[in-house]
Amino acid sequence: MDSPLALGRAARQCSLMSRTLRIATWNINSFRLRMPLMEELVSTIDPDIICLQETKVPDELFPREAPGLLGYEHYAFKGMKGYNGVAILSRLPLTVDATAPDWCEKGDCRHLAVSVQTPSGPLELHDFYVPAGGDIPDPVENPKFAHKLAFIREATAYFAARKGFKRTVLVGDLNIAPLEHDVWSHKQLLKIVSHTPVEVDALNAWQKTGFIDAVRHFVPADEKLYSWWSYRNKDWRASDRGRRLDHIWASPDLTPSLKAQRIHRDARDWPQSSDHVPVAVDFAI
DNA sequence: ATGGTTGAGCGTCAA
Repeated sequence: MDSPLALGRAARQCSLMSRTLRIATWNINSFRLRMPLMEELVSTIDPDIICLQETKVPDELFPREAPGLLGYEHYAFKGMKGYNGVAILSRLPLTVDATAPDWCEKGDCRHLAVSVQTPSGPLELHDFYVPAGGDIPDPVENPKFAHKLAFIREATAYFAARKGFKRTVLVGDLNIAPLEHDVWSHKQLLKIVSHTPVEVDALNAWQKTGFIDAVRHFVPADEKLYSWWSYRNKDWRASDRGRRLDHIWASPDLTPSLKAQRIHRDARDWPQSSDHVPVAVDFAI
C-alpha cells in the first residue's frame, strides 16, 4: 500500500512531465496544529507550490523538518508570535525577494515574495495575508479597518510602480470578497467588513495594476463561489453562508497558460479544519 | 440586533 506521500511523489513526476505547475493557497490558521492536514493537502491536492497564511508560528519555532517530510525541499517562512505569518513550500527552487516592502511599517509578517525557478524560467510569486479589518467598516472609528485600506493602497502603489510586470502570480487571503456572488448575500453583506464597496473598490484598483482573477477566469461571475465559512456556523454546508476571501491572480501574459482552478470545499470537513479551504490553479509553464 | 467558534497562549485579543 502506497503512503499518501508516495502517491504525491508519483503524481509530482506526472505534473512535471506535463509541465503543469499547480499553485495552491491556504489560510491554514496555525501551521503547527494542522500538520496532519498538510499531509491531507499533499495527498489529495498535490500542489507543486503551497502558499500558506496565518501560520501563527514565530520563525524560531517553525518546524523546519516539515516541508522536506511533506516532499517540499524548498521553502520560505516569515512568522511572529501569536498572529499572522506566511510560508511558501515548493518542489521547485525558490529565492526570497528581500527587497519587498514592510507594509505599513509594522513588521507584521503578512507577505512573502519569491522567485520560483520553473522549467520555462523564473516566476515571480507573492503570498499575501491582508489585514482582516475588524468589525466596524469605518477607518475613522476603527484603526484596523484603516490599516486594511492603507495596506491595500500601499500594495497597489507598489505594483503600479512596476507597470508591465510579467510572469507574476499573486495569491493569498486577501480578506475581501469582491463580486456579488463571492458572498452568500450581497445585500446583507454590503456593510460587513470584507464586502463593503470601499474595500471592493480598493481591491479592484490593486488588481488593475496588472492582474487577472485566475479563479474567476474559469467560473462565470453569476455563479456562487466561496473559500471561507465561519466557525460560528454549526452546519457550514447546510447554511452555506460563505465568502470568497482567498484569491489567485496572474499577470495577463500567463492567461494562455491557465489550465484549471479548484476550490477544495471538502477540506472544510477535514478533522479540525481551518475556516478557509485551499484554492488551487494549474499553470502550463 | 445579537451571538455564534476557534487559535495562541494564559490576559484576552484577533479573526
